[in-house]
Amino acid sequence: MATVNPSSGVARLRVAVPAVATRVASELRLQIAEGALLPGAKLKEEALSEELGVSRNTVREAFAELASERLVVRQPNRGVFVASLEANDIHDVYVVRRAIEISAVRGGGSAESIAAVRAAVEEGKRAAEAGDSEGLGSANAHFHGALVAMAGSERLNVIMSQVLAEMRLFFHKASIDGGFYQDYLADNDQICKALEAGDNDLAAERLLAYLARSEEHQTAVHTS
Amino acid sequence: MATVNPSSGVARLRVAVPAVATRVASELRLQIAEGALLPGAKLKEEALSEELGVSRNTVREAFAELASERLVVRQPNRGVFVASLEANDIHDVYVVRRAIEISAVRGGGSAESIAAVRAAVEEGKRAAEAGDSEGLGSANAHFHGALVAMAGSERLNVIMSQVLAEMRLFFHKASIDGGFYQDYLADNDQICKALEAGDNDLAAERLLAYLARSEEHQTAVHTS
DNA sequence: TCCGGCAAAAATGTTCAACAATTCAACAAT
DNA sequence: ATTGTTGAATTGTTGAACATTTTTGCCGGA
Repeated sequence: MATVNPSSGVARLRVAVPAVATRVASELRLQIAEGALLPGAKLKEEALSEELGVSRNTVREAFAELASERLVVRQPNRGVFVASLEANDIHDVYVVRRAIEISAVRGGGSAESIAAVRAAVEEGKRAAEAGDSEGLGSANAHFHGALVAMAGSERLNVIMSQVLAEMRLFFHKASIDGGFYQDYLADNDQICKALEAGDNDLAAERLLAYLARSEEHQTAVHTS
Repeated sequence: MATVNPSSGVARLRVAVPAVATRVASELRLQIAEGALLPGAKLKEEALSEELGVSRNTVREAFAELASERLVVRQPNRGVFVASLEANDIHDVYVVRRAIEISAVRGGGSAESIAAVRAAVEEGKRAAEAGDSEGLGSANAHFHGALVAMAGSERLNVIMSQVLAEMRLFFHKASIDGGFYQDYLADNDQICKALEAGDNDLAAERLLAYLARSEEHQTAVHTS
């Protein structure tokens, strides 16, 4: 396919032709995020191999990638299943979020990184006006991702993105309540305002309250 | 408490035979931690396959596992190499440590979890008296692992154990200075005392100071 | 000598086919 | 209803093969 002419002196821009395994993982990740693959669903190697037109070994490598992100769980000799979060897991995820997000907010960020937070807030407002509940959830994820990005840490960003991916596992179970998200929007705006004013401690305090309410909401929806 | 799964009533005691790929990953992890495989070293699939008596595909699965832990890095079509941390990475690791450890310490812990912290402090003292610098480093890792374990979060524990594994990558480069560790020992003791007294904020403050000094030390050793 | 390019060699990425080991489902027997 | 047994389905692992990419070593020319 990519028949690069050897004689051309063009700099080889390594346009990440994603390895097949990586692309399979992305495809599965997408289907999980969209809810096409529900928690608890079993992923059979042979079926996927056939469906996606790749070998079993490649599917296997993709599984390893997803397992490391906790999106699927591997049961030895039984197969891999889309992760299904118990109440305990939900609490655990919020423990991680508190650690990471609060730390990032307390540390503050550059003007650009705070601008990114503001952009996510506005994105949420637009989605709310358009009645796009899907977009609202997405904007909310962007907001919290932007908060962590303020720390400028690659590792923290990776951890946060995995946490957000995990949260999508129970997002489509938690039917979106418009009024609830309205509150979140206001919260996000207040947190952002505090950051813009340079009052990181106030922002952290507000974020902590938000996370507490959010956890409460999720566990309530999940245990009912 | 037990992971509720419809069909699994009892945990199988299959501890005897871990999957081959998992064992290969453990073996490599060990060799990296011990310094037998130095940062930057290339891991050739075929050589390892032959040496360990497993197939290339199995080695590949082990690589995927280690890559997810950042112990090795994969360069497409070039191979996998033992991770080599730049100054930037060192800072990044400490950002994560601050987020996680401080959060755990601020949240405090149960009596047992604090006892585990105390045990790690004593372990360090014994190693110091015995002049066992290897044991000193190990005890220090146990201490910080115990701090995070106070939060009782499985995910936080996993993240911390990976961070500690990453730190071993530059530990054997940072030649151990006995006097330096003596200071650390005293710090750990003070942090533990604060926890035992229930003064989590004081413990967090001391931990923060420790982390700042530790980061400074590591970067100094690494850039020289 | 040094340099660019080119062909051969080596290593990785991926596929395919096979087999052992384990789990699962159906069914028979007590 | 519980327990064994059998056979099918699935996973774990291997080995070999091939395409693609990178690396190496060589060669001729400035």
